[in-house]
Amino acid sequence: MNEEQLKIELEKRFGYSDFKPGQVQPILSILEGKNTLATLPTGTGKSLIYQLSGYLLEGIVIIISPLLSLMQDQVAQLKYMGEKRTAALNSMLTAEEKQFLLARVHKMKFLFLSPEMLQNNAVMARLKQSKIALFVVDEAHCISQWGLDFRSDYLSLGKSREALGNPLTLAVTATATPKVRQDILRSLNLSPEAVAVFEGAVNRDNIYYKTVAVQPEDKNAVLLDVIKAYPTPGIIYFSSKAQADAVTHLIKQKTDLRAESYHADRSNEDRITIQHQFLQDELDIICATSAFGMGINKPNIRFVLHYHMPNSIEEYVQEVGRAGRDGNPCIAILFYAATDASFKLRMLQNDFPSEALIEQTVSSKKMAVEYATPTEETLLTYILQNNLSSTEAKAFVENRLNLKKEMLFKMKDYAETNRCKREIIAHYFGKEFDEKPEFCCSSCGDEEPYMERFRPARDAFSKKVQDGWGKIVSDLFLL
DNA sequence: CGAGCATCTCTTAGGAGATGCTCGGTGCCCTAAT
Repeated sequence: MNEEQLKIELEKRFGYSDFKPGQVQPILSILEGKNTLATLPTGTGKSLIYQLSGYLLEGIVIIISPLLSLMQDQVAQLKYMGEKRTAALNSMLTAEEKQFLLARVHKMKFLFLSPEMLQNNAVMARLKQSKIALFVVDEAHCISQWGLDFRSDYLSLGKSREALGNPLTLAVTATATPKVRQDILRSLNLSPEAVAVFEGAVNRDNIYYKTVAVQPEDKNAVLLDVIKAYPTPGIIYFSSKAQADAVTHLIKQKTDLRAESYHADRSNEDRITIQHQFLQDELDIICATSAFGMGINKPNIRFVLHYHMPNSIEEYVQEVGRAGRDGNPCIAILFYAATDASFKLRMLQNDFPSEALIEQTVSSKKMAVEYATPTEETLLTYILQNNLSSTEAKAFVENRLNLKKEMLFKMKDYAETNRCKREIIAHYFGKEFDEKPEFCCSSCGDEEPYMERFRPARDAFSKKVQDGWGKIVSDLFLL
């Protein structure tokens, strides 16, 4: 199959006349039977890659997805397009529903599962009987980001894949450093030579990167100035749920902006409502923890502000990348206080098991559960499962901690540097950096001229809020 | 790699100084017994 024929299929199945950049090559690669890793910016239609390929291959497409809400969205989207042979197999189903679904797996075309579900014997037994066209790992960076200290079942994907007879595999994610790509391939038991890798661009020309040094006690005041000056909608990221709530309250008190907080303590209903309102432009600002954002595709986000710095540059880039999907100017603002970095470093070290605990665990061959942090628990479980010796275990933990520290230090460097922010990001992702946009970052030049470009967007948005003209007005002004 | 607050200690009644505690975020999965 060549590109022209693919276009015909695209038109036929989805009604699109052409592909978005970066979609064709991974599809062709899959259809040639090659395991494929594709890193594409979000919003470029990653799901179309497995959907179209899936239709052109015989058998069922299994999609490993990190979040229940993402599965729901994807199933809804497929059903909306008229595809009935799709379902999500997860804990939202009753036991009976699960059995019913499992019994007719062979009639499915697209089946969504969490990595945890693959640990279920009944599920695996059923999948083994099915002809698997394609094994897809969506948001594959979760393997690297969560596998070792949060959701360890992400590390077992390779074993599950093997148990399923090493089906043709596609891993997709928005951002992956060389290290993350390596983690993904290793976890999936894919040797680098046997995988076709496609990388999209990391650089986002329409984002202006800005860092502001702010003492913790001044953050709120500076924040209020910032959100009054910049056009909305925007996201403010926090590393504390309580602070996200507190600042939401402050914004409501001190401004006319419509704000809500979003984090794991909010009920499912609230989270759905808030996300929906934000997508519909019924909220100006979301104050969120890292719980917010995966799978969100809102084109007109004008700023992403970090009240605390994240743990790594990849997290930062992922969160900041949610701004300006429409291609219009937007800004990423990072509040930085040296104490934020030291605090995060200390927490990181606290999370990891001590040498004594490692030795105790290895020699007793069982977990000392009472005092374990989630990270300790995950790491120690891994050590026990893989039967590491005390020396190996200590080296393993130290290595992992050092990696995390290093990521944090690089984030700190990014925050503190006077060098070009864009360049640092590019290099971090292993990219050459060639062309600087006119308005680059706070190290390269003043934002004031860039702000001029914001003004139409801001005026359009406030107009829209005032007289409820909706999209027409804002679209006109954004052109 | 700090900072703010609460409690403790000493020694004798109001307070100084020391010590301890606390400060973080991501999500799957239905295991049990009335």
